[in-house]
Amino acid sequence: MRDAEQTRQNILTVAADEIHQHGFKATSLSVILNRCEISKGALYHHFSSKIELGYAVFEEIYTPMFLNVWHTPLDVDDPIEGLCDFLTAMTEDMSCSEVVCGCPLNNLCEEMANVDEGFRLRILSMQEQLNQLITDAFERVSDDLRTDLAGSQVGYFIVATLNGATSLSKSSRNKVLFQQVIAELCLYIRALKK
Amino acid sequence: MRDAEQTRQNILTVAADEIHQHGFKATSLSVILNRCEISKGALYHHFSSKIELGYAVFEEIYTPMFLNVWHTPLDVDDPIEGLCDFLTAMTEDMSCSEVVCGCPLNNLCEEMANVDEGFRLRILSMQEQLNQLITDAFERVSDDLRTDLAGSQVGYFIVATLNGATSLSKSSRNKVLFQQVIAELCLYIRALKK
DNA sequence: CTTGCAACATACCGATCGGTTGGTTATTAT
DNA sequence: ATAATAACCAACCGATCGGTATGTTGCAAG
Repeated sequence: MRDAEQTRQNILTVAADEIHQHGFKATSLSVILNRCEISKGALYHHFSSKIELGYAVFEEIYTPMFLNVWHTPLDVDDPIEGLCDFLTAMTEDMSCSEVVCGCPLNNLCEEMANVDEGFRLRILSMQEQLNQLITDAFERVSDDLRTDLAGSQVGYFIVATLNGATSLSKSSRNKVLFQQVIAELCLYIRALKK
Repeated sequence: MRDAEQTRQNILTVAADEIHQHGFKATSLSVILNRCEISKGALYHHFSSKIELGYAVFEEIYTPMFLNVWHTPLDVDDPIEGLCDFLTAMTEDMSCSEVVCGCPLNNLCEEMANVDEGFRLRILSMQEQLNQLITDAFERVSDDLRTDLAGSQVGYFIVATLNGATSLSKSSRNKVLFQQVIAELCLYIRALKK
């Protein structure tokens, strides 16, 4: 037909961008409709409600994006250096929209985790997967690491600090504070080695 | 008259609670009016707009609360231990509303910093003051600390991690992840000593 | 060629939002 | 006592929200 799948993907992409920019609640369906140049009937043909659209964005856009982004620096011989290089590169490559809008996962966590159970569980699962990626990578090279480390605790610590760093860049509207926190985080990560 | 100041304070207190629970945008003026048992005219007699009410809540409720909370653990002989004790106590004393609703400052930062300049500057100022409190306290005992530390970088790192930790507790709906991150943060903080 | 259904479009709905208007009540100064 | 004004109330406003009911279009199978 008129390529229903293309329409659906277009909605998801635009919705992902709007949610990233304005949060879920403040995202207006009518704005999505305008940007996609479709009618409300079209949107509700593909998604049964706003929140179902939100779930689809999370699962089909954000989740694969995140897993892909984090796999790359951790799937190397030295995940410690891989992670530090990755984080440092982030401070340099960070686009304006990332400085201002923050991390989609963290944003949704702040906004929706305490309001909607469906979002909360999806976010929690994503955070656990992220933590697993880190702990698995560190476990692989555990011979090079200190023996007093508490596995998953370290992983969550890194994730938490990174989230807090993006938060700081939002209020300062520049990368400086973000860079400082990441620099300190890299010091911490490298100190995990023996 | 009918104690205008009392009315004003009542509005501020209720608004602070609503904003903490639901965020600024999702906070409904009509809910505040119902809880305060006043009319819309009364509210608009004291505050010219919703956002001005928000600013007032930030300045008159959140700011003094924060400064007070952070001064206590840092104004002691050993701010390193004071801070660690404070953070550890947080993990134990944390009320349900704090687990679920997070930190008011961090919440507003996530929600409003990239949307409203007035909020952004107030939040940034608060974060800078917080960082200053920490760096001043650490500076006082710099003889006991490592010599390779980058002053404000450490302060922002601590603030960022704490914010990230509250974020994790939101999605997990319990204290465990929060406690893990704080435990690791305390390890980091104590390692600042010589 | 037609029938059927997926893929859309249009118009409308009730609810709620922040904000305004015009008036009333209470307190204070003269 | 009265005038002035601060403090407050009730009713209403336009705009926007997510969602729905009904109609139209296009493609594919029979």
